[in-house]
Amino acid sequence: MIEVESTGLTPAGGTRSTGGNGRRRVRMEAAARRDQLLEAGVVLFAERGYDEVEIADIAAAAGVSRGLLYHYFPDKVAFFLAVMARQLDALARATRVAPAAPDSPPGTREATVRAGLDAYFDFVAAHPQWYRSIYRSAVSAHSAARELVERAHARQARRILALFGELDPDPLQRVAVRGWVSFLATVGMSWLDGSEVPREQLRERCLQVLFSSLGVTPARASSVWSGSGSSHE
Amino acid sequence: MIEVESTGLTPAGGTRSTGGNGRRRVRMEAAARRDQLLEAGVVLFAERGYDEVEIADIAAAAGVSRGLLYHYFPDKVAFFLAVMARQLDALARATRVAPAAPDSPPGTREATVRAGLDAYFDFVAAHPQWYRSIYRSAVSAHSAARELVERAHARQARRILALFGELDPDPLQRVAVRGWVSFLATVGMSWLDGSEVPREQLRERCLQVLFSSLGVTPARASSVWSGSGSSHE
DNA sequence: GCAGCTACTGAACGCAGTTCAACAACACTA
DNA sequence: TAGTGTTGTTGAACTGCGTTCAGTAGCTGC
Repeated sequence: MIEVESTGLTPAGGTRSTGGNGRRRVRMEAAARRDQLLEAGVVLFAERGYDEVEIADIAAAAGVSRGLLYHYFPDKVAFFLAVMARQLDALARATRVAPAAPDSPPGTREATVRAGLDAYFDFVAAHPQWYRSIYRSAVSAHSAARELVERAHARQARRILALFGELDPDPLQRVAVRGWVSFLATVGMSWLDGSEVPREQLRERCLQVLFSSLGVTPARASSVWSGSGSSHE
Repeated sequence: MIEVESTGLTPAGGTRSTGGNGRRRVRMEAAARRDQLLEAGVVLFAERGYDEVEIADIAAAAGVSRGLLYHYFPDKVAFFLAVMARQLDALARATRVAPAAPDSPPGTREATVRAGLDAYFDFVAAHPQWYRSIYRSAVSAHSAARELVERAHARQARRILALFGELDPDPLQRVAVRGWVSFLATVGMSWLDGSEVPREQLRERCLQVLFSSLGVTPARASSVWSGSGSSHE
């Protein structure tokens, strides 16, 4: 994964003006430059929000002219969406866990979700900047951006329902689990914002809440699960 | 081509251009005009998002010139925040229920929350446009707007914690209940988006999830639980 | 050293937010 | 009915930022 490091990718402290005024022109490989721009976007959008970040800021942060951004992205919205998509994708990839076999005992499924939650909080702790960028500024004024997050959350909800063998869940479960994904996102944000809740406690609470959303009691979960998923098993 | 004749609070369908070119100038009382502008903002921001709504659109919808907006609001962001604040306030006011006495039995508190949830879904069903405006476009690019929603949600979480006598809740509860508020918001949106989940079922599920967030088991939190039809078949 | 490719620049353009001096609707007085 | 003050209202001008594009320059291959 790409990090914000200093191997020539970060060009001094671009303060203002049009990138490199007078400085020698630096030519980078296209993919690397693209990554650098996206990385600058992550940082800036994490702290300031779409409208408050100017093209000039991004260009300055990368030490290039404003015009160059349009060599890599059609416009500002597209750039913003690329930043978000990249992060949502990274988050989704990081939290993906192998689903349990369809005939595995219920306990296995619980363990799987627990592992997924661990991976989730790992990601949050490891990339607070990225995570903030998704849920602070990323939820943006543009409908396309909202839909990006919405789709990612819907996918996450589907993954979880599938984990429990609910290929065709009832509407109530669908709505509740989708709500739980928002719950988790907000919990992650609060956790980052200085709450010193022990990580395992938080994970277990999230797990409990998920079970509630599914409409099952964790303690006796094993018996209830097989009851609702009759169509598939 | 503009034919906004109606002079009332609802100015026909203003199509485009700068409000009233050539038409007779309509002078309204300040408070009424302000309300009209805010109302136009509610509708427009509900469907299109901050950046996609232009000052000209708002002005056209109200049948006035662009300049007039600046007579009532310092700038576009301030106008947007006023629209949001108005709706968040309406939502908060609509869902406010009298808190139970501190020494009341647990069942009373549960009933209070149930009443609050009822009021909440009442609001969602009665003002879908407003509700969408808050959670679709309202979560906006501007940090001020985000903070507005964040503050409203934090207040809602505090209200709920206070309802359960948790004046000084542990950090885990605080984080989880704050997460639950996001859960509720998302559930409300999903519910609006064509899900035909029976309203009582949804309410009971939300209640269960809230208890999970608080870390209490509904079954032993009170005996009132089995009153409604959550336990079907 | 030359040529070709393309990453890169920066001046100029246009649109949308914003400003402001002038205008006009209404109320009040005579 | 005319005169006057208040202020809601206008629209043309201004400004800043996203966007364009013709030109520039760093790199590679010969």
